[in-house]
Amino acid sequence: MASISLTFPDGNVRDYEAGITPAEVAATISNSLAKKAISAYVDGQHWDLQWPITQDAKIAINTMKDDAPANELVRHDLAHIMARAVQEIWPKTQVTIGPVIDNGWYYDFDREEPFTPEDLGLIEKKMKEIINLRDPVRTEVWERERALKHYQDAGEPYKVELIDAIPGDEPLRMYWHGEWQDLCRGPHLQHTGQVPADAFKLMSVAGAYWRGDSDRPMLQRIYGVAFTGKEKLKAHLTMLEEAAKRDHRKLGREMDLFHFEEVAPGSVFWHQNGWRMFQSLIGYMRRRQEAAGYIEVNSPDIMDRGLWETSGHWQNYRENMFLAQTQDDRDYALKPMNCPGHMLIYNQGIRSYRDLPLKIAEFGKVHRYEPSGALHGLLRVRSFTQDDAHIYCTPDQLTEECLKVNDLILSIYKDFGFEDVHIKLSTRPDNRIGSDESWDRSEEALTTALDQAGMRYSIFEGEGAFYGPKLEYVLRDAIGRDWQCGTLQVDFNLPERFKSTYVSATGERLAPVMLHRALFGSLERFTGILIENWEGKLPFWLAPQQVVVASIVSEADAYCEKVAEQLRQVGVRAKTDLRNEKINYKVREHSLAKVPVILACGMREMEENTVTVRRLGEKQTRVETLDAVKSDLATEALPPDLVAQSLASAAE
RNA sequence: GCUGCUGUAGCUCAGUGGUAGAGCGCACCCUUGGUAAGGGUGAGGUCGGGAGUUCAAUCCUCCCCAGCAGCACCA
Repeated sequence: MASISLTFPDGNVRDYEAGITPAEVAATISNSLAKKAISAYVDGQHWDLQWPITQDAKIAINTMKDDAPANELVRHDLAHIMARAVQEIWPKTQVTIGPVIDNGWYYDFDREEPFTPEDLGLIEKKMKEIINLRDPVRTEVWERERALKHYQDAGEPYKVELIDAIPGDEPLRMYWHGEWQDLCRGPHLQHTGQVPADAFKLMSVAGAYWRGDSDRPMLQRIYGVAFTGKEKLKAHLTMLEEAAKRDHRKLGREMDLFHFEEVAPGSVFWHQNGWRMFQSLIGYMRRRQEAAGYIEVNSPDIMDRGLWETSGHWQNYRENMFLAQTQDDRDYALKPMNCPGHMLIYNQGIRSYRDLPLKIAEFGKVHRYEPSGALHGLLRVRSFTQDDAHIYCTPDQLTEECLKVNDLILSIYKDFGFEDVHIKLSTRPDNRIGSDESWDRSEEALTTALDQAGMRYSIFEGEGAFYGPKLEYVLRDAIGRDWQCGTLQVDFNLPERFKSTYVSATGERLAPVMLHRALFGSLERFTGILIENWEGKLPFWLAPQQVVVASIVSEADAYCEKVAEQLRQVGVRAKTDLRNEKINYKVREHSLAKVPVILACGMREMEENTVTVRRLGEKQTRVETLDAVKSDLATEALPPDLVAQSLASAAE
């Protein structure tokens, strides 16, 4: 019998017979380890305790204390246990797939009757019964024909299709949880009783297309969350509650920022408060872009069909466009993108290589007929404002311009506290315009720029726009959620379609290269992200209502007016609250509305020319002179770019 | 768009085959109170829209619209 050497994490090497399983290895180390073992890493691969090891390898035995493998096993076993429970309760249900996901798992079923919330309770109960049975888990490798026949006989066509999709040289592995069998690559625990019965919860049921394809049948997906212990489950559920509190749709109402109406699904009614925030963002971006050499323009919202035919949108994007009918027998469309308008501006007059790079920016409001199911508050709307710009440059300038955009994006995100940014590169889709050669050049320009900037990125094959590849900037918020915001796209197609040219140094007419870029992406979405990121507690410069001066007694009303007026004169958005209400009531109301600073004034403050300052989220108050508060708040009201500027001028 | 669920006062939500209720908010009155809800009185609803069943529909059925969760799509 051949022997193999296994290297343990502490560097120890032991020899074993080839074919030994991790369970047996653990037993040679100690009884307690053998009992506690749940799986192993063999050369870094997650390995079932029952799988034989046939060659020299590094091995590490996992226990429930090793979070990553333990979570994976618990969640994966629960997926099987749930599928078994469902088939025990409703035997005609067909099973499909059930992978582990962040914090839990899901399993997709095909069943005539929809699952109800009450059904989830039934399933959970049955799952706990199965866990208590401590049914053994065992595994076998099957021949493809046997597996196919098994599932054909069992009336499980989805499994048959899955097997057909597995490459022919891969072994097919079966797992049993008790008598219940599933095709699965493993690994799994040793018996169902190893799954903590009190650390999982079925969360929801929703539709999901078979294999993610909207042309295939809609299955029913049940989601569950699971952890290795009750406390961790509780912590997760608490976190979900916290996340729900940040919902920008709820905060938008509470802070009186915006609302939606049935008459305009997916379009925002901005209220005074929300619009101030929106305008603050535009003001900030406008200054940053001017400093970076952009010019700002404005192009029409409704343009003739012919323009969209030239740009290719009519052919490639029409199902997403709002069309406008008029009495003059012309077809118009609301712009879904700003680029064609900018092409027309570029094409005015004759451009010289001396004009390039030309950076045309617009806060353009675009309309896109998004699928109804996609709409989601401010995060996914049908009309939105892009901080859009198009950079026209020579091929030689392309990489440098990409780098500049990259720098600008990162610097801007940093001003909002977003430093954890990752990049997705999406390459040519099936439905596209332009030659393969121009796609090659576009994709290469982006990767070169990213490499030069030393950025990490992941590639998404086939997910680019129809006119060019794109970079998407995804930022991570305060509670770890990812949001896609900025985008940078290379486009060799539009300049060609619009016959745009510039005169080179040698007098030739050449086609410029074009970059599309948006940094916030959509002002609406970015606003929503900021609300959620800060849970509505916006930084002072962005807060729509920065200060409320609240009277404690009505004799101080005039003083409150004076305080508010003086603050307004130094650029602070301050208003008074002189209502006949107690100070407690006013404090509560403005705190709920997330006003960052409440200045309370009674007789004492009036006589001493002071204010009592209460900052949002703080319990204690401070008495300060009016002059001090005025200068502090005036400074705090400066947007981050102007702070940097005033620091720089102070240093001179 | 697809699957499921939901739609009752400005908001959050009860409720019923015989045309509706609470709390908050709002208006008015009393109260001038020192940092997260002082008290009283009152106004406010074609029960998302349309059709059907019924003596009678907010409630049952069907269609439409909108919202929510997920999928698909996407800034």
